[in-house]
Amino acid sequence: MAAPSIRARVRAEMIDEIKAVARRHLASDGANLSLRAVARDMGMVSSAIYRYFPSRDELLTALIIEAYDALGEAVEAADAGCDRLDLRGRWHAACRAARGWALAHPAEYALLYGSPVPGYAAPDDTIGPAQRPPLTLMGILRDGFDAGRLDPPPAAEMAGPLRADLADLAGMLGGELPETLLARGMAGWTQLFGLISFELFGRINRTLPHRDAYFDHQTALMADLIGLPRTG
Amino acid sequence: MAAPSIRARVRAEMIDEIKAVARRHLASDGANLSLRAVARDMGMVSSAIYRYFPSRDELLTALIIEAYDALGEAVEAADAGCDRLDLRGRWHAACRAARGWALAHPAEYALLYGSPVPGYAAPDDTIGPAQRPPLTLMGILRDGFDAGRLDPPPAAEMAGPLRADLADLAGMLGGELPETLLARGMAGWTQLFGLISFELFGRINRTLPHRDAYFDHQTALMADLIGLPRTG
DNA sequence: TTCTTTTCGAGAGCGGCGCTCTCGTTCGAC
DNA sequence: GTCGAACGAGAGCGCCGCTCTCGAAAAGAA
Repeated sequence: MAAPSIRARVRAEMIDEIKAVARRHLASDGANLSLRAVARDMGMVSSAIYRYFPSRDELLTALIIEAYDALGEAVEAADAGCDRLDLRGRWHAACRAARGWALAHPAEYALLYGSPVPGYAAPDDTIGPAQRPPLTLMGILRDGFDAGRLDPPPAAEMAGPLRADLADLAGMLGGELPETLLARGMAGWTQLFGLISFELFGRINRTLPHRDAYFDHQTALMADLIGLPRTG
Repeated sequence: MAAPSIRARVRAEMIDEIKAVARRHLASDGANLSLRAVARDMGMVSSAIYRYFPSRDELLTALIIEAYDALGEAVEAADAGCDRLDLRGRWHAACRAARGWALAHPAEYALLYGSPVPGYAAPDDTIGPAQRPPLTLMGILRDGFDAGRLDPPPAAEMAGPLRADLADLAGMLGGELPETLLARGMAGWTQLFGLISFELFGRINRTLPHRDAYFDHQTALMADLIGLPRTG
């Protein structure tokens, strides 16, 4: 394992090149990726691809994982670039980063968050990377609560079983996060996904030309709902 | 035009049957509808389908329009079944109806709100039916504001161009609806879409078993954000 | 160095796809 | 009763994912 053999190295490069070409095809032709077209672009015959990926779905899975990681990294980097206590600034930065990545990589975003491909079941390798964006957002809430800058909403109205579910979810975040606060955060994440999807899938283009302002206003509404203080 | 000829009648029946079979295939096999499979199910050869639909996309468009109308009707009916002044009840009923229809017709929902098919551009026939669910939700806000039961949030922070966009949008609703209120309603609609999509596309199954309670809590949060009064 | 094993790409081929074209048939409109 | 339009069947085109086989080349063992 110390010295990766030449054969292993060239094989890894081959895999990377296949993924790169596939990503290009994804960006230009949309979601229905054609193995044969990728092979053609590489000057290979289609069956040769199967030396590197056992099926088209496996290739798609590899692209999905990399896309999740790219999105997650963009969101985490934006969040990390803010003052830890500027909760609202972190929220907006993370949301804008997610939208920016999605607008820059629409086909990959559609691959991640669009309708699932019929026969395709996302393997377990994807769930970790898939959770990076929401975990980043919820981390802002956790930090805010830990710092005493975020008041938890009253827990009165939340049903017991739901509270237990959310408590389990909060356990994954490390710190202490009240269930009612987590629920508001999830509302924000859910709405963020909806915002980006609506914009990307062409549902608000006609009616709302000022998309940046709309986006910021909408994410600010959710920041209000969560209770993120207006000044860092 | 008075008496539809027999030929026209049997042709219409044929079209309906093709759509019915296609819907069945959509429900069982997912989004990648196969014209040939539909033809097989009808005891026809594939080329015969082209007597009734010029292309697979046209068949999909017909299914999409019908699905939009079915969803819209479900939402409108749920809303209509409530006391006009029970704004919060109407909101919850409409949201639950949308979710119920989506859970009952997941493949059709994916067709409507999933990632757009690469080559496929939604024709103008679809935009009317597509607006029925959000128009129903915004109608609740308009009624509430008209009745004086909904206080508009302060308009101070909203940028001018965005306010103009939203004013145009509000014009489509007939009554008077402040832009800030409409923005909150749109946030609710956006989050509703995200909620349903996350649930349908399997993103919260593991972590949140009590889905009904979660859904109701999340829609209630948005009702709070909008300012819908808690008692009808 | 020689021999064996593994890896790799090419090629043919299978069934399925959307779609087109042609060719008889059938059936309604005149 | 005749004519023309509508119709379904069939063959075929180029595409797809995927499998199998075969020869070349490279890597490891003798």
